[in-house]
Amino acid sequence: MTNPVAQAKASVSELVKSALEAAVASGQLPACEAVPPFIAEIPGDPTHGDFASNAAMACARAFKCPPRKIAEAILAHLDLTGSPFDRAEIAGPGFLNFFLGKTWYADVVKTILDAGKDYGRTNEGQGHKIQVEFVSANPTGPMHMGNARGGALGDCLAAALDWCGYDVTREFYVNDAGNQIEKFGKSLAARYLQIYLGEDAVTFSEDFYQGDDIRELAKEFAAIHGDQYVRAEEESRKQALIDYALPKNIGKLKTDLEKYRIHYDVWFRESVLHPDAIHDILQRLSENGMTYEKDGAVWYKASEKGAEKDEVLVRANGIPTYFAADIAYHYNKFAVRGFERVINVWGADHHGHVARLKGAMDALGLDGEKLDIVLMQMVRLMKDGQPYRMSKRSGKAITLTDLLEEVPIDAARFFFNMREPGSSFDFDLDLAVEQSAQNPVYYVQYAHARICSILKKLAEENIMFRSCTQEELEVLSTLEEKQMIRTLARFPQEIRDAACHYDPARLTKYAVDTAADFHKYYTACRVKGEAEPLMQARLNLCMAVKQVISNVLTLLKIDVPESM
RNA sequence: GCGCCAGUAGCUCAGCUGGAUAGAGCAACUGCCUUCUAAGCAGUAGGCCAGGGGUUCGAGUCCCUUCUGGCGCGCCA
Repeated sequence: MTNPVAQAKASVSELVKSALEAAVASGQLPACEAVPPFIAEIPGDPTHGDFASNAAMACARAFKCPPRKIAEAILAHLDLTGSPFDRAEIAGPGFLNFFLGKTWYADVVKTILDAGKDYGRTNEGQGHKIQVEFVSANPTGPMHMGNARGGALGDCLAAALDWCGYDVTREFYVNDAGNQIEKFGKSLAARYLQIYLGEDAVTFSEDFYQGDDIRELAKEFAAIHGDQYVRAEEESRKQALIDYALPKNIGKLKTDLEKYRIHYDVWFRESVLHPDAIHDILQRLSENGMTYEKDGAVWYKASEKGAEKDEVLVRANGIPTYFAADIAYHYNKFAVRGFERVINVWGADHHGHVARLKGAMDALGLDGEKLDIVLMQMVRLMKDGQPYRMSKRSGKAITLTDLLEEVPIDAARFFFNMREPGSSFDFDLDLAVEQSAQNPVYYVQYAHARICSILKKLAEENIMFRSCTQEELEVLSTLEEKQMIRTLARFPQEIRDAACHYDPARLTKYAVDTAADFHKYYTACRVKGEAEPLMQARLNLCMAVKQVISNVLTLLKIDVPESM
C-alpha cells in the first residue's frame, strides 16, 4: 500500500468495470463495443463519498440510456467484497459515490508508520535516468530573483522526481566560454586600466557589465598583481583577469547555492564543448542538410523544424553562438551521457528558444520530445505592498545573497514553491520574514512542533508511544480523524502529481493542507487523558502526521522543528 | 504586427486529465484557553469565474473572438 489513493482509484475503476460487464451480461444494459473512458476521483465535498466515479454519465451516450439508469444497473451488480469500500450510492446526475471502510483508515496509519521516512516514495520512475538542469546563472555576475525562484523550483522538482523513483541528476551549466566571457574579460580589463589611467582615460562601453562587482574584482586583481598588466598585450591582460575572476565567481555561485541548500551532482562547463563538440554538431547538422551560409555566417534552418525563423550558428567573425553551444550541450546530455529525459528550468523570457532547441534535437536524429522546458514567470519582490526593486543599502538590484540575508532559507524555499511555475509571483518580503501564523511556513512547522509537545507531555507521565495493531487503530472514527487520515493517504499521489506536472507548488499546498487538518484534529480530539486504547490509537495517528510533515518538509529541504 | 503566458472575493491565489452548491489565506466582524503550544480552532460577511459566441448530459476548466496585463520576436545569453 505504497500509494493508497492510486490503489483506491484503481479499485473503484475495476469494481465499476466488472459491474458494468455483469450488467451487460444480465441484459440490464445493452451490449456496447467499447466502454468509454471514465474516471475515479476524490470529490470536493466529503458527503459525496471518499471516491466518486462518473462512469454512468460517461456511458450515457454509448448505451443510449439516462445516466441514473446506468448508475442503478452498475450499483445492482456491484460487489464490494474484498474491496476497501463499505458501501456505494448514486447521487446527483448519476455519480457513483464510494465510502471507505474503517479497515482502510487503519491500514493507512499502519502503512505510514511502517514506511517511516520512506512514506511517499514510489517506484513509478523505475530508475530511469532523468536530468534537471536549473539556475545555470552566468558566472559573470551575482544571481538575481529569477535564479532564486529557479533554484527552489528546480531543486524541489528534482526531489519530487527522486521520490518517484527516478535516477535524478541535478546539473548546473556553467557558461564559462563564448561571447559573454569575452565581454566579461573586456569589462574587467577596462576597470583595471581605469584604476591606473583614470576613469576618463579608458572608455567603458555601454555593452560592458556595469555592476560594481566588476570594479571589485579588478581592484582585487590590482592588489595582487599591481600595474604589471597595464603594459601587457590586451589579450593577455584580459585573459589574466578572466583567469582570476571566473573561478572566484564560480566559487561564489557554489557557496551561495549551498547556503540555499542546493547541491548539484554535476557542474558542467560550457568550455569543454569548445571547439570539438561544437564542430562535431555543426558537421552533423550540415550533413543532415540543416545549415546554409548567408552574409558570411552559418545558419540553422530552424523554421523547417517548427521555429519562427532561422538562427545563426556561427557568426561572420567565426565565433559560434550560444545556440550552437547549447545544441552541443544538449546533444551531450542525450547522446553522450544517455539521459532518458531532460528537464530545463528557464525564465519565461527564453520561451522563444524552446521550439528551436527541441527542433535541433530532432534535426540531430534525437527526440526533442524528451527535452522538457519548464518556463517560469517573473518574480516581483513586494514590500509594504509596493514593488521593491532596489536594495536600499546598495542601491542596486536585489541579489540572491541579499534576499537570503533578509529572509530565512526555510521561508525562501517555501515561498518560491507556493505558485506554479507558469504564474508570475509576488514575493511578499514582510510576510516571509514574519514569524507568525500568517506565514505558511510557520503554520506547517507549528503543527510538527505541537505533536512533539504532546509526546513530551506524555513522556513526563511515563506514557510512551507503542505501535497499535490494525484492530486497535480502527477506533479512529471521528470526522476529524478520518479527514486527517484521508489527507495523509494523499501524500504519495501528491508527490507523483508534482513530479509529472513539473509543479512542486502542489507539495507546499499539500503541506499546508496537512497542517490545517492536524490543527483541526488537535482542537477536536485530545490525546492525553483519554482511555489507553483511544489515547494510543490517537498517538499513533499523531506519529503518522508527524512522519508525513517531516517527510514533506525534508523533501522541500525545510527545517522540521521539535519546538517553536 | 506575430508568438507565448495570464485575467476567479477588497488583496494574494487554489480549483487535479470537463463534473455535484466555485474554495483557501490575508484584511473586516463574532465567539473559543483552570486540560497535550491561541504561531491554533469555529463562525459571519464577501463572486454575472474579464466581455461575447460555440462544443455537450454538464464549462472557471475545451474551441473561436474581443478587451486588458506580462514576456519574447539580436550575428545577446
